[in-house]
Amino acid sequence: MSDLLERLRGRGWRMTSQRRVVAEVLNGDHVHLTADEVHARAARRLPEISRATVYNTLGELVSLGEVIEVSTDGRAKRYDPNAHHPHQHLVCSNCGTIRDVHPRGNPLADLPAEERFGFTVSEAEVTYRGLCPSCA
Amino acid sequence: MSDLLERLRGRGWRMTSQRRVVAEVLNGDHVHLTADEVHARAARRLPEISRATVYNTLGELVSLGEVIEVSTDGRAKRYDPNAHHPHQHLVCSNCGTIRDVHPRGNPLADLPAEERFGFTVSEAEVTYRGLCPSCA
DNA sequence: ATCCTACGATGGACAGAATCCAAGTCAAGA
DNA sequence: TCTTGACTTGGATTCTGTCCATCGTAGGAT
Ligand SMILES: [Mn+2]
Ligand SMILES: [Mn+2]
Ligand SMILES: [Zn+2]
Ligand SMILES: [Zn+2]
Repeated sequence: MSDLLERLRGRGWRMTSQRRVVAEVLNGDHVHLTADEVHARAARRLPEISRATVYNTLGELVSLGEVIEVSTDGRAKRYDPNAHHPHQHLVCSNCGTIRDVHPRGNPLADLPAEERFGFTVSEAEVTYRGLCPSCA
Repeated sequence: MSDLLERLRGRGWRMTSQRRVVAEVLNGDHVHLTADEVHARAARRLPEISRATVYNTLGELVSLGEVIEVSTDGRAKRYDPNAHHPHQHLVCSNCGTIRDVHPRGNPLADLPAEERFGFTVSEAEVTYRGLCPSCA
């Protein structure tokens, strides 16, 4: 995720150890951490980092379009660094595991004009639910 | 929604004025109220009803499959009495208005087997977002 | 290398949503 | 009418997230 750090620098971000650590924590595939999980992992490398800073940094990353906010349950939002490849989510109803999935076709196309009620529809977010192999 | 009251009686529910009022508030089309909104409306008819009872009753209705929990934003969950006709939701990104919509086809069918990672997928929840006519 | 300062970090207070709990109440069967 | 366990209540508690005054520092200016 050093591309991310480069891009952020290019956007005029002041590079601090806190921001660097948050960006490092959000690295990998199928990463969907809550703010508190990000904070816990960041604190392993930088013990004094505050929750407020983690929330601030995550909020900025979302504004910049580098991270996506995902709320699959009614609980804490999750932060998803896979922001540049559109995808949907498959969630285990039992243990909460989340996987990125790529349904076929464009979900938007399935909503007929007469079901749009005059809205300008721009996005469709799909959450598939079921039991993961370990929970089945 | 007196069918609902009948069904609940049939399920062995003790019928209290609080439960009756909550069920009455959840009556109509495109109803997607938060627990606090339900409480406020219930309290107009039954001033001393408590928030705890509203939460309890809504939780029971959800367990019984009579009401669906919807969380379209990261805020309060909304409670949807339209539980017996499968549908999806169209949400205004600006004002939050919610409409029931019926996309064509079965959303589940768009997820190929090789994108299911061994999950037993049972449900697909779609949230369409855009601007409503008043906000556009 | 040092100085400046605006931007960022901090922790604690605060707010919103939801759950928990001990004590009191009452629906409905006996 | 009596009895009892299910239901209700208000307040405390938890969880998630935001706000704010103050302090610290990244990085440009000198
Ligand atoms: Mn994802
Ligand atoms: Mn609905
Ligand atoms: Zn699972
Ligand atoms: Zn609107």
